[in-house]
Amino acid sequence: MIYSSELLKGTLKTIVLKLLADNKKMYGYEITQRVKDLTLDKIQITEGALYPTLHALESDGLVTTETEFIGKRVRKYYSLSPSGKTKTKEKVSELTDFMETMKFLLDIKTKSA
Amino acid sequence: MIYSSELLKGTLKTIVLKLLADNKKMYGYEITQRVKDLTLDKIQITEGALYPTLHALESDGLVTTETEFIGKRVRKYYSLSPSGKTKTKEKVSELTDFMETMKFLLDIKTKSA
DNA sequence: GTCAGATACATTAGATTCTTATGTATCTTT
DNA sequence: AAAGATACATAAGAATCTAATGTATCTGAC
Repeated sequence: MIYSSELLKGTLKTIVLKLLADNKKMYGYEITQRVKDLTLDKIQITEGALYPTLHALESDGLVTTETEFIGKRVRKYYSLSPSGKTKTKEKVSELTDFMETMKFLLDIKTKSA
Repeated sequence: MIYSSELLKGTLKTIVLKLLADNKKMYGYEITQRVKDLTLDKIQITEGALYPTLHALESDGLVTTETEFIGKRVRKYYSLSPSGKTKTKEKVSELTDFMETMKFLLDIKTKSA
């Protein structure tokens, strides 16, 4: 099953930040593949969604970049800045909390008055 | 804590469908208050988001409506249609599955190669 | 050696889905 | 009588994604 696309909305930034927190530095394409692998193809981050998100994180000062050449091809690595690390903790705990709330909502069976 | 608004995106339709599945029939304002109560004010559904969603569910044939008068004020009740009940199960299980996947992603600590 | 598919960056038009603001009207409580 | 709650609705704008497109390089199979 591939999730209907609207579910990803609002979680992409958090996913990217969390991956960077766990892996020190990653490049864009690597992020798409890592998420694809970790989720058994259930979540596919498209490049059209990812690159603008990475650029936004950069312009917000949450990540820093360094460019590396692999042969003639460029590879752009992203790392968390100090404020990015703080932000990551906030976003991850907010999303975790949100999911607990949602799980509660979706488990209710009775008509509470 | 009130969740940052983007988290709700993609989940509103599922929340509404699930509430209707549990409560047979509900009206719009009631839905906003129920969600507010059940989530201890963490999730606030705005009317600008809710009413268009309800109208979309109706035009997709997932819900039916009946109008009732409370004094001179109109109240519009929504109920799941048969296809709405099927859709609700799909959406709830999809969202549950998605949250499991997200929880897994957010729990990873190691650099898996 | 060439061709397909993978790697790797990026942008853009359009769709979707929300927020914020606004509008109308009635009911309730102080 | 006024404020706040109840109850519907729409619309402009923001945010965030998809799908399409573009460029270029590398790798493996044939």
